Amino acid sequence: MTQRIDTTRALSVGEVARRSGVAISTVHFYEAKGLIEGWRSGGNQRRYTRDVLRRIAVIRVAQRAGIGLADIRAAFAAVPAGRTLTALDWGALSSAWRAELDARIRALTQLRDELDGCIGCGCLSLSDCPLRNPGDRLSETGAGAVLLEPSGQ
Amino acid sequence: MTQRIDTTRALSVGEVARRSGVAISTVHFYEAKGLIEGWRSGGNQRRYTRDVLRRIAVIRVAQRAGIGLADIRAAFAAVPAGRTLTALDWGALSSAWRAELDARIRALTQLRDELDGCIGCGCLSLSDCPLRNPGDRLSETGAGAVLLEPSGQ
DNA sequence: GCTTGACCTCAACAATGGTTGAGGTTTTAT
DNA sequence: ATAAAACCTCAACCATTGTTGAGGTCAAGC
Repeated sequence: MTQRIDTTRALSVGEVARRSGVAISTVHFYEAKGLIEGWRSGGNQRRYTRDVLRRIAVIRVAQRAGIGLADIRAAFAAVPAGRTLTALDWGALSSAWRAELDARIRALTQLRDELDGCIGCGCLSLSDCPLRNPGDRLSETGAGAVLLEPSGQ
Repeated sequence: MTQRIDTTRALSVGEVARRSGVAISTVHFYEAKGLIEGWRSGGNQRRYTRDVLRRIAVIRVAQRAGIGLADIRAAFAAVPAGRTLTALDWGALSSAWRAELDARIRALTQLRDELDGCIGCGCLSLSDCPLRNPGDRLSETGAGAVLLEPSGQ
């Protein structure tokens, strides 16, 4: 075995797939979408540096947070192409996405609370039910918010 | 005007669209998917009873909770076709979906907490980083969980 | 040198949730 | 009676995130 574990060696698409846990077709896809970059061997085969492993890891985490590939790509654009993502880069990316994630959680939590309030009510009135008025569309009616207080309960 | 406001009158597709706040094409689409039902006029135009307004309202709320149309359709299947959704029906549906919603919130919250723990760390180690191990895949490695305790910090 | 595994491209397909447009019909209002 | 508005069907298209397959090439072991 003259071949030591060489951390500077280029990775083939198959190695990237195996080590990042995604399918080869997904690596192709990410490259086509501009999410990762590499070069070609003499025989036109894909070659990557090890930093694509980290990028793919970041992509998958961002996806869990509900970030679309286009947005991930845009966020990556801030990192000089080809450079390895540093802890600092990761901090910036994850902070930005944390805000998105937080907003998503807040929206779902609000929906849950509204659902709790409306289970068993079932009015679903277009103008009065909070479930039908995600933002606050009451003001759009021009008549101002009308809160109906049930007399009992 | 011999036409009073008649709550028993059938609704045309355009009225349904206007009153439910979705596009006409969406009403067509929901009908094609079996989410709503109606009948046809002599001239082959769609006619609906008013209960489709409530159904569409329920569909939109469920979608906000991240429920797919196929699942919504399945849930509706429990309600005798053509019957108006009662408050009781709505209670059953919303309770079921609340659980889904809650699971979704829990998953995102966990991700957020992990993200907080990993911002600035950036290791993203496939075997050690919680962000890379959504469930608990450590056990799948066969070697048992290996927790690396940094000696300092 | 040959076989085999890994790789290449390009197009098509899949699921989800709809929208758009063409070409023709019905309903409604005057 | 007629014009306009609303409606019909069907196919194609949009975005998203990939997967699958056909037909051909590259690289490495024996």
